[in-house]
Amino acid sequence: MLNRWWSKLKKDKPKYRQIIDAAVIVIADNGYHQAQVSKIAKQAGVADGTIYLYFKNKEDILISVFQEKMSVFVENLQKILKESTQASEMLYRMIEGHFKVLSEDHHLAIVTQLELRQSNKDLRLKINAILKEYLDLLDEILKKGIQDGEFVEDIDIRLTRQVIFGTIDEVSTTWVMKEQKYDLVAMAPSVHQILLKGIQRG
Amino acid sequence: MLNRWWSKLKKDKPKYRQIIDAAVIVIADNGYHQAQVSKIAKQAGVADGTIYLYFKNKEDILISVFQEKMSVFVENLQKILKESTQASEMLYRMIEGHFKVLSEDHHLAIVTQLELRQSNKDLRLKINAILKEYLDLLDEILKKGIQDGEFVEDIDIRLTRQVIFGTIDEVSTTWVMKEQKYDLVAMAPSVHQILLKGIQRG
Amino acid sequence: MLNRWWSKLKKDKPKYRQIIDAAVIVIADNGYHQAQVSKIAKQAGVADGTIYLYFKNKEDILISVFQEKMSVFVENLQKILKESTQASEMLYRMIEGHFKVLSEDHHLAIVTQLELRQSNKDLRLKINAILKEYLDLLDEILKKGIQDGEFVEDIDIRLTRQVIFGTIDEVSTTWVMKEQKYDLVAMAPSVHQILLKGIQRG
Amino acid sequence: MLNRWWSKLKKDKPKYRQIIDAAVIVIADNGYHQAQVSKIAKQAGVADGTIYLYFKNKEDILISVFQEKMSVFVENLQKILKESTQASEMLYRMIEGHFKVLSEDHHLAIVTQLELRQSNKDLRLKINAILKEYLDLLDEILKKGIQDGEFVEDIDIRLTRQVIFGTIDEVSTTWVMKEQKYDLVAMAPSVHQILLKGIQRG
DNA sequence: AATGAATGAGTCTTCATTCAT
DNA sequence: TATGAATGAAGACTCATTCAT
Repeated sequence: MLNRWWSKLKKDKPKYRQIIDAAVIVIADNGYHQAQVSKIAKQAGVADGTIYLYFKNKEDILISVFQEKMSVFVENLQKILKESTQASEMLYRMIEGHFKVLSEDHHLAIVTQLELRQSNKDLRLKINAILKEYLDLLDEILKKGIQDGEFVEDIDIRLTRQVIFGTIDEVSTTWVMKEQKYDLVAMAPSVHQILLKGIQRG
Repeated sequence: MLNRWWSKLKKDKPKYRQIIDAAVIVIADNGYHQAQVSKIAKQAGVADGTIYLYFKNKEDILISVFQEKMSVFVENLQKILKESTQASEMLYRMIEGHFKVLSEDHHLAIVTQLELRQSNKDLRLKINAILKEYLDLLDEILKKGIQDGEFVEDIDIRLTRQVIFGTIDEVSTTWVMKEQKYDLVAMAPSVHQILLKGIQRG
Repeated sequence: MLNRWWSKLKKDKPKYRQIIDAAVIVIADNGYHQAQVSKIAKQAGVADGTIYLYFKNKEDILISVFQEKMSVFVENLQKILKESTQASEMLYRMIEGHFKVLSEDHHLAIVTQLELRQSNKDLRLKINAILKEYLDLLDEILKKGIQDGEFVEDIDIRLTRQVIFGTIDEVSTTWVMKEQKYDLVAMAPSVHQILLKGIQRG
Repeated sequence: MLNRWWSKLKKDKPKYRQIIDAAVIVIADNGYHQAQVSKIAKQAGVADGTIYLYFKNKEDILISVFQEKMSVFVENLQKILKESTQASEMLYRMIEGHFKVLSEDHHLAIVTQLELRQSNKDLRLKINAILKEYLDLLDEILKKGIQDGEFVEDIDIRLTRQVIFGTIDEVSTTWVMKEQKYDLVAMAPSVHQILLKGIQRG
């Protein structure tokens, strides 16, 4: 029986999410290096020791934060792939969706664009592994575009993926560093236009 | 008298550069968080205390590292602007030049693309300020392209700059994380082509 | 009514012994400092909290372990005193019996000779109090030996007891530290001979 | 040049001994498990961090304490072996010397007989390695006694060593646990007599 | 200018014990 | 009785910076 209305998985217990959410807020407010476990515990309303009933160590909290939040981007993109028919439209909705998620959660934006990058190489490698799922979906869009004749045939998928992701990431980071003072989502059409022109046929 | 054959500027004393170079090596070899002041001093062949005769504190070393090394990119780009006549050519040579500098100094590549990003927000803000000079030159290329009719008129310069820099940065970082196993400079034409198509006229 | 076929004494309930036995195994396998209450509970097949229904605290478990296991040595020695007629024979059988008990229960040997000694001064004082019963029986052997003219009159009983117990203990500990690789019981005759010569008449 | 009037060895710097001596006092007064590094530093009159300029970690302090103090016993015994001609006399002076050292330094007595035994198995193994030097000298006494015809030929040296050391150790520990209320050195003749009778000829 | 010994603030993690169910 | 999730106190160690020489 795989689907039960109750669960013993740590991830499904309320305190798991409570701690994840607290971590996002504490990191966003205090910065990565000032996000002590005790601060996260306090924000989550639990004792320090309770953290360790749900996470192996501090790094595990941070990876889980990224994992949980990244899944929002991934699920978003999966939905887009199902609902759209054209690769160019998928690309547009991916950019727009990405910007929307960040715009709607300022704490999350700070954490993913600025703070989590201060982690050490080990953690960043793990984060990259999580990111891969998202990039794989982007690859699918590109493949479909080529197959359907929307995009030029001779583009290097790996490189194009880097151009698109690099652009989205840089635009997002700049927006966060400018303290989110302008409308990020409003930039989606322009970003899409530049990127699309770079790869589309004719 | 701006040019004197001797100087009392700290920057011109041999130990200043000795320490900067030591810092790059130590950070590349050990990672940002394992680059202790004492390690840098040892690598530079000076006493720990001597560091503080040339730098205010550890952050000051790191900013100076970025400043000194970034100037290579800036000078490179300034030369390109002088030697080229067409914006699209300038863009190509900027990309190629950027990749070349990183390819020729593996230590520098690791430090700028991976390790220095682990610094805290304050340091990153200062790094961004230094970066501005480079981005300003990129803006000049874009303005010239529009003026000369090479690039479409309605592009948002700030946004386009982010697309271009984001792409260069992402491609560079991916190359470093793949342990520099392939030829980065060889990717310049493809990167240029995609970016150019996104902004050029007709 | 001292003997009832049922009992409300904690010591007589099955879980009491279950926990004691679990503690010996956990301490022997993991070492004193790695013998957490939760590990003992798991080994005993009860919940952590249940431990505290049978023992006041962790120290109480450890004292009880020693008490329960020490009683084997004491009962053994009491039997010997009843069955033997000569003090020198009693001494021999005491040494042999002591070695036998340790040889037959490797877990117990590790716990009493190595692990329990890592306890703090308070616990060791309590352990010494328990040990007293055993040492009192040894005193009786010595007194009888003097009375019967087997042992020299002018020996200091307290000191002699320390010599005998110190020897048995050191030989046992060395054997455990050498990972019980040789036959401890086989050493009884030699140990007895040396000790006996030190105190016997003529 | 092996002998210089000055030295760069850590062991010869005044703070090394300062910390060792502080550790003995703190452990004796507070017990092994309450001997925090910060307490030792305070007692030694140095900063916490200074400890780590002279010792690798806390365990290293404790091993060094034992090493430095054990050397008193060893040097003592080496002197005895040189000055004495008869094995039985050597044995007497060894026992007496051992008791004297403990009697003259109450802190040391508590630390070696009680507190240091609470260390974990790893540390105890290292302590045993240090102890070996002392036991090797004891072996030499026994060998000489057999060779000279003072001791019976058929004794097992390893076992006899355990009897002698076990006795000295137990007598010392009992004295410490009785809070050193009686004269330990005064017990040397009786201890010597019992042990000697156990191994001497005729 | 140069040295390098000394400083001391700051934090993650474990685990015995409790108590609501 | 029995459970086990939650608690929270406590401590070794690092490293940027100073300052007497």
